[in-house]
Amino acid sequence: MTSETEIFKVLDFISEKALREEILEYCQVLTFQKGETIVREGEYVKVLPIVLSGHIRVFQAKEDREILLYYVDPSQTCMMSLSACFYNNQSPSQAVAVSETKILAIPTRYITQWQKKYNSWNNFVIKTFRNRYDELLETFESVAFDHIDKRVMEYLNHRKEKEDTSIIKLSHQQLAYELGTTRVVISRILKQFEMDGILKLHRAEIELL
Amino acid sequence: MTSETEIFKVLDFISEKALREEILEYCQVLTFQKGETIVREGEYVKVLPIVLSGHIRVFQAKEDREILLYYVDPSQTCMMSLSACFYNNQSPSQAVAVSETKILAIPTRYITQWQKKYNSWNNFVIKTFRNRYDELLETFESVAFDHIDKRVMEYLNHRKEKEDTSIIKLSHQQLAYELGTTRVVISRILKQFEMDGILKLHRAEIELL
DNA sequence: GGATAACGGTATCAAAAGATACCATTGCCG
DNA sequence: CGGCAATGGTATCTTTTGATACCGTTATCC
Repeated sequence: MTSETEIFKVLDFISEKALREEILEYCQVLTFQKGETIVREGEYVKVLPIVLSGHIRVFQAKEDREILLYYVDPSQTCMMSLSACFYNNQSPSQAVAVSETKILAIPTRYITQWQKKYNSWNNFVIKTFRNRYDELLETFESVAFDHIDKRVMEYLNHRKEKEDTSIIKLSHQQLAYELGTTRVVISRILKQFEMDGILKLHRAEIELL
Repeated sequence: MTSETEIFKVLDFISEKALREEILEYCQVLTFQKGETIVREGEYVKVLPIVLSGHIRVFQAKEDREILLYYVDPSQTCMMSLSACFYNNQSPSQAVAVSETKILAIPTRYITQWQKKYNSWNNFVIKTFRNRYDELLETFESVAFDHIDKRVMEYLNHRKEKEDTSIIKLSHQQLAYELGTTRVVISRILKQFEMDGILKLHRAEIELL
């Protein structure tokens, strides 16, 4: 999985040969186990991680609550890191590996260098900023204006689309963490949905009808 | 205010002579009156507005509620527009002139062109993305985790710092719009703060003690 | 097989926020 | 000067969400 060809099979947007060579020369492939923390809140960011395989969950935490910001999937990078590394800043949020995850670790000094030298890299940076911003804005909107029941439905439908399955493997507690609320609230709402015939509850599993 | 020298007095970060010339050749200065809408939600974005004088308020609205995203002050630009114009997208939020506002309107086709040609322009674009993202994240955090009373205090202190005065000119309704809640809720909280001796209420004016 | 942890159903109570309504005051405009 | 809009004080009621507590079930691990 970490051979040259495999790396650029995932990072197929990197077209320049010279950039590929620089990547092989200066970057490292790191592996994180499921549940391992990749970036801590307040930590200084020294490398930009691009996901090669697996998934990273980026979230904000406060006391015993947490709320999902987004997932980083293969060929994507973490907005926090990108933002933080431009000015050698601290990360405002946490990142944890959802499953075993391999990342390409790019030392921050190359980010801006490559932006000037390589078109595809500049596009990648801009696209990341853009997409993550839009995503955050969408989440913001739903947190600011919507009730939790609607947010639960939206979250489940989003998962359904993304994973192309009606059965979402997820405990009530996990769902509470995703949306920034508590388990009891989620159980209550899901039960109501089940009574309305919208879904069926199984152990650590939600079946959309 | 719209003479060449005045423009680049505000946009002093633009160092390249060639870029200054391109700006003068291809861009227009537009004036908006107080309260005038600059960008509507869902509208396609064709120019990137950089504020020369005055202030723009960018917010999201839903039914009779609205919530502040950020202000655009002189020498800054609107994140929405920047994001939207990269892919010829619709604006996800609205922008209104707070006071008489002059902007430099840059046709979107130059944004990426200049990014490659001019260092200072690329920095401007990146810095805008970065700062707006961090700002949004901060607002998101407070909406997700904090109660309204705390958000009211934070908003007022922020204004106090920014404007360097203890007297904030603001009606309860306006404050409700900034924070995405209703007038009655704000009046209730402010009254409580006044009873606690934290501030003093005047008509359309809040005095921090 | 028994301890233990994860999962989740549910009841009760409290707090936060929103909805509505009504009225008094102030400022402005014709 | 009279009307009208903006401002804001306040009371009442409801809804939403959160906090706590308790218990039964299921899975997992020695």
